[in-house]
Amino acid sequence: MDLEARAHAEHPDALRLWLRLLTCTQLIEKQVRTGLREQFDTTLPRFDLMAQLERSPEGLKMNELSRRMMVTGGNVTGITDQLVAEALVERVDVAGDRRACRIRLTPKGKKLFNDMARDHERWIVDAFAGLSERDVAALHKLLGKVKAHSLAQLQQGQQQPDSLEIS
Amino acid sequence: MDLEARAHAEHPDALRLWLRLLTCTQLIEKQVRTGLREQFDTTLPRFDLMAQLERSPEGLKMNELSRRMMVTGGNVTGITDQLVAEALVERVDVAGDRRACRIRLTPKGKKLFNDMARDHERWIVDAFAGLSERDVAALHKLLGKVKAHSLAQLQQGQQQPDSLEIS
DNA sequence: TATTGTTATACTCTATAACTATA
DNA sequence: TATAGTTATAGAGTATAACAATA
Repeated sequence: MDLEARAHAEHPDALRLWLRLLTCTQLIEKQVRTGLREQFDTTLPRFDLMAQLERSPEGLKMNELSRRMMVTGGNVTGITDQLVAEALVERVDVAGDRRACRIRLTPKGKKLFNDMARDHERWIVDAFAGLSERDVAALHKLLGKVKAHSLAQLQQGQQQPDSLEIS
Repeated sequence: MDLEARAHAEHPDALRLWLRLLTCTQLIEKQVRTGLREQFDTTLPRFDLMAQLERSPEGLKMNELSRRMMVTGGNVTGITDQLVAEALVERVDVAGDRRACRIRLTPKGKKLFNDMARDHERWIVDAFAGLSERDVAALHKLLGKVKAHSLAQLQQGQQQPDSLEIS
């Protein structure tokens, strides 16, 4: 029995799939992190926060950012502080609730994000250049099933983070 | 134009695919990390290192581990030190090269890894329970293309990390 | 000189929990 | 009491670079 067959016998297909999924994500993520660091001296969580805001021009509250980024509130405060210090985002009062604030991109932040998004998009398009359009669609659909199932499991449990997705 | 359509128009399919891929991986990874912490008081990199060794009973050299885990050497030393302190792995001299050493699981480490692998496998099978066998195979195949393309790009560049995969 | 592995350092991200201000 | 956000802390993970020993 060769190695491939042994691996197949000893490990369910789901495990092989998971390892491959993890490898793919790590390979692409590493490229993105490197690009963000080298080209823009920034990090993935910072980029992620700005990307969330770019999709909500009216801004997002801290707890909403925390949910979408799937991290706890204290971390969002920290990353927001960095971006505020660089005048890329700003805290805005929320009418009717003096505890809360909305975070939104400044014009400077919007401009920088557009620059970053352009390069980011290129890195990602390159990363999937090995797939046909049909492959991309099929992969997107299959991962949609995985995501839906994972989110359903989570909601049975405790939390209910949203997704990073555009739509 | 609704949100979905606008997102589609403004962002290439590759970007939407990437965000979904990242979300899926993070959702599953979070479950695995939580399980490893709660059930075994350990971390994903520690589990990953032991998983690499489990597939190579004769042990692996540090630079080989570093390559497979896709992290730099200093980190492997640190994780190895932890596992050595708990007698889960051991450093073995390499005949013919007194600079190098092989790392391998101890019997205690093998036993613990088997316990962890059993639970880990269950978490992963659960995570993909929303997919049919056919879906799993299709997803595995599509991700194979992504991985091959990513690795090819990397080899054009500088490094050449291996994969986390079983076969 | 190059390679193997270690050490030292600094930084980012993270979760947790205590805290404040307001609801 | 509950909620929104902040602060403080501790820990894991990472890359980088300088270093020792050996090839």
